[in-house]
Amino acid sequence: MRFFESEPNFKKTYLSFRNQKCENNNCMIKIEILEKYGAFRRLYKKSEIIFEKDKLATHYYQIISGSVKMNNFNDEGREFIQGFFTVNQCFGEPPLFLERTYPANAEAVEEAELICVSKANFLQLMAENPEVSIIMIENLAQRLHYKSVMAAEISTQDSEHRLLQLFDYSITYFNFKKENNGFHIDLTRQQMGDLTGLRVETVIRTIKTLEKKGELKIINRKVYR
Amino acid sequence: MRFFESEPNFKKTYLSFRNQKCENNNCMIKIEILEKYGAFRRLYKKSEIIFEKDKLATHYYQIISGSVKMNNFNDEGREFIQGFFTVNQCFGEPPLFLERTYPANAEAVEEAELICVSKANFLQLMAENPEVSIIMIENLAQRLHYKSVMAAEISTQDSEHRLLQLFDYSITYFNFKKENNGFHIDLTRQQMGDLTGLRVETVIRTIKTLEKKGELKIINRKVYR
DNA sequence: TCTGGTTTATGATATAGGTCATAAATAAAC
DNA sequence: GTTTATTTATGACCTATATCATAAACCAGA
Repeated sequence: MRFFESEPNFKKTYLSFRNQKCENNNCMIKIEILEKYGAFRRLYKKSEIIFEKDKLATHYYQIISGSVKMNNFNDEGREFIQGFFTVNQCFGEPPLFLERTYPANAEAVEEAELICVSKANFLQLMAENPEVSIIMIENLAQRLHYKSVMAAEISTQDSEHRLLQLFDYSITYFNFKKENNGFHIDLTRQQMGDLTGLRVETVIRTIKTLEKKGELKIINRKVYR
Repeated sequence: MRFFESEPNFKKTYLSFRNQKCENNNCMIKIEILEKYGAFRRLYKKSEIIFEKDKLATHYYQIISGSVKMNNFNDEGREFIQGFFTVNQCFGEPPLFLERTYPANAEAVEEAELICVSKANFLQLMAENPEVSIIMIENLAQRLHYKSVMAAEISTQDSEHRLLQLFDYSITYFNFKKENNGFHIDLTRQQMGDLTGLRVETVIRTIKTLEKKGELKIINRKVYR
């Protein structure tokens, strides 16, 4: 699994990521606050399931270390990745607020430590800490924005657009590093496909076309934009 | 334009809709509060643009009467409908919280009266009225949930699934009325296509197949599920 | 009741992306 | 260093949906 963990100076990269995110007011909830409301930590192994689609939401989850993806599988077993989440981000809250079931599964991409708060405690936390609401609103707004942008692209049926949109959004959202050749899109071809609803082969062929058109660079199999 | 306005006892339907929504804690902001923060009303004609994609967000918008859709157009002029919004709902807030531009346009589906609050005033309102935050969170969570469900479907490339998912989600989200033959999906074939990223012809053919399979009924051109 | 516009409908054909098979290059595990 | 698994890659072929053309049914307004 690539994504973040293979990054050599991951910690350093991450810190600048957090700072940028904080400037954008997109932080998670402070650990100290969570601990006041009975938070507990749990370690998930790589590929371990955190929660499953169609189950009721029981906890609030925030990432201490590692990374997580939310995904769906259709009848033929084909995966669709709703999104990746990494250190300090939270995921899976909407059903907590809606008394609804999860629209997707959550799975550890690599070993991940999560801090969890029970639903009841979490709702109490929200009620008693108005400043947390603002953080939550910005967080949800951010994710809704991503979904809106991608929904319009995915619907178009045009593989080039889908991928370029994913890349451009990923650059800011996942904070990929700027290198000499441009931003390094640190996703496997398979992940690109699962995020856009395209097959691996189509991704491979499309990014080659995009390279010919000068929209991106492929150096040593790595994609730069 | 069909959607809501053609409904004979629209007002009555709407009221039950509101009540249900309120039980689900999915209300908008009270008019009285908005008026404390310099809200003004404005009438939009049918098809009039409320805001445009890629523009900065300047106001909070909430619907007094009528209905609104958010949409995108791709390079070939093909429309994708992000969603419909109707009385008492708000739309277009995410960019207000993110200092970001709109991911889509907003357009009046039918004549609509909106109540608007400037961005600065709105942020002040949010800061001074913590109870409004909860409403906003539930509202955003709801929309994020819809997008997650539809994203997974749209990505599958399977027209039958896409449409059934839209119908089932619409039944609860738009609160379509239950009649003798089932829930009446009060959308035109074109709207179904624009919401799922399919072409009209494909929608027409697919729902006929679904009828044969017993997944829905088509009576007098109307779709029931 | 006529008229123009929208919505629904159907057939013929094209094509983008999927599917399947196969393999080289690379990375991970032992 | 060797083995195994993953990732990238390419070709041949297929299929679902788009596209284009055409028209009937319906509705709204004059």
